[in-house]
Amino acid sequence: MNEPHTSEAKPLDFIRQIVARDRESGKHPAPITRFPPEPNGFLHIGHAKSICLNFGIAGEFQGRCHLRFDDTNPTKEEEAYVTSIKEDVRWLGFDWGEHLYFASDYFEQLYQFAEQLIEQGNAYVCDLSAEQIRQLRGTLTEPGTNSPYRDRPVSENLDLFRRMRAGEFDDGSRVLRAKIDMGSPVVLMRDPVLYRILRAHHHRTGDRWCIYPMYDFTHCLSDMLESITHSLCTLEFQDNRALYDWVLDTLHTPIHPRQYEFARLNLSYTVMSKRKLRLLIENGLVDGWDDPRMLTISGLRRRGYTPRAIRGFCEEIGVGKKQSWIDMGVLENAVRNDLNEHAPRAMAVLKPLTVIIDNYPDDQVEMVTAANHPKRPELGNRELPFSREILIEQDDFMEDPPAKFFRLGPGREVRLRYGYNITCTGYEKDPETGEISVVHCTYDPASKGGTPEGRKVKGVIHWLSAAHARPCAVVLYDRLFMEEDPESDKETEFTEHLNPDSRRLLQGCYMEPALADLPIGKPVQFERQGYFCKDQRQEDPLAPLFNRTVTLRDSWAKLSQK
RNA sequence: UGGGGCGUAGCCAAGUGGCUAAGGCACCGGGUUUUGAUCCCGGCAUCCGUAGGUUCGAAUCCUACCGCCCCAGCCA
Repeated sequence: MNEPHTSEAKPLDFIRQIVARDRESGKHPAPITRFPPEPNGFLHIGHAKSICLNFGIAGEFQGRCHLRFDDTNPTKEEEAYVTSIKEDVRWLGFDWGEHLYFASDYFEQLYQFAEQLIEQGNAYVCDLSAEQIRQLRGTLTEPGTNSPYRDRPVSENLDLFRRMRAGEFDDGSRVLRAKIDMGSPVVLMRDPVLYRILRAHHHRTGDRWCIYPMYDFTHCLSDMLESITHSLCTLEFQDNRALYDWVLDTLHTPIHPRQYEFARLNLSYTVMSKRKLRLLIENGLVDGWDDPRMLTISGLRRRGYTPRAIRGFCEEIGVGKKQSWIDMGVLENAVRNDLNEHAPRAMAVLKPLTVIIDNYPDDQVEMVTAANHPKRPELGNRELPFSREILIEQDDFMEDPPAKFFRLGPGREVRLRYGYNITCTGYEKDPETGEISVVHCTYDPASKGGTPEGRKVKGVIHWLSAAHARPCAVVLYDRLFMEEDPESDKETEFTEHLNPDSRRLLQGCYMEPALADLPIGKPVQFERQGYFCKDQRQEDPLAPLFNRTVTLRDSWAKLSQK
């Protein structure tokens, strides 16, 4: 990670400007940030933005970034999510070193701070029910009403709170509240709940506690205990900052981290909230958190996205305070950019059509040399078998092609990538189905190294020697939703906008032999088609399954639409 | 009718009183090309939510208005 520079570099976003200013003023020579996920689901692309921001700043400014699990609600959190989150952050390329923390490790200290608040007269035990508290809270335009328990003496509050901890009261029967201002225009400041009684098994503290601290009380103190300098969160927490500061100010903590808010990531053609992602899973609309159509980190990984592509995407979209909608195309473009540079090329035929080269010797097989990457010779070459009968893509032949179609058709000549030029001499149809079954061609022996001088052949198509091709299967993924904003219409459930063609399984595909040894997850470009990788699930050992990460840009598809 | 934020091209996003308003994506032209890919070149806001005002000079300062987002969980 590099130092952010002053001249001619990318301009700093507003948070990095603050960090830079704090460093220059000597206030914080090295920033300490944190990524604070709640372990209640898998990480998604929106989290990646936050991860890249927090860890990115730490790297660029020689600070550090903590990974802290915000695990204060045992009813929703699980160890399995802790595991997956750690894996995903690491996979994205970030390292928290020794700095792995859990808010639950602070429970005892947090409890002591709560007692301090009580002793100072800044918190009280309230016996109102959740419903009563809600009623007395007021509305956005009307102030709230003081709880009848608001003026309990300190000694009684302390006694009650200790008994809450000791388990003497039922769940929900009492809470600890901050004594702030029921008339505050900021609803959050109307004596917010700090602790609730909850008998739930916690994934780390087990049954040691039956009271659990709330987010607003926990987060600021956790930041303080870890000496966080810049506490970065999303826009919807802007109001919470008042409470964040109130807790630290009232407790007179020696350290007071500052909270800054940035806009969360919204992407078109998808949903981002964990709640909705979970709904898709629970209703069987996708296969799980790592379904390649999901924009979870694990889904993207399985789909073939690389950490570099995701980081590049996060860098490209920037960080600001304006609620923004990034087009899905920007994400897709980010993988294309990365994979174009790094993925080796190979050939595969997804919908095969047999071509017989009539003037090629029946029993002959020769090897042709193909580059693994057109711009990176250091990635080497491979040898491909060529023979009389080959397989091409059905889409690369038309009986009656328009002039702009640069591929095969009666009488037309094309170049076989890395092979020969062939000219179509005829074709056969299946008498039953009427589908084209075989295309006949002749090849030009003089065209092996390239199209001979003076002749211009515009079209280049991919192919496979029929006798040498190996079977494979491919899953073509497309956007999960058909609507740009699946959540826009309040009347319709977002799941009704699911794209029925978001996943298409293609069987009976063929690939070049060397692909049999390609490791799972390693990206490869199928020339002229897109980027693919072997799926982690391989049920048929004789026909590996590939996931399509993203298509290549296709200006012909665009043209032919017109 | 409360509070907190935000408004620069189709989408992001620089700009923090003074040359013709960065850059990216998308889009449109053209060139190169054994991937209709990549790459390269060119085009793309007389204008910065609107209306006034301050100033020699404003997207940048002031005023008013308009629009959008968030907040009434014992979720985070």
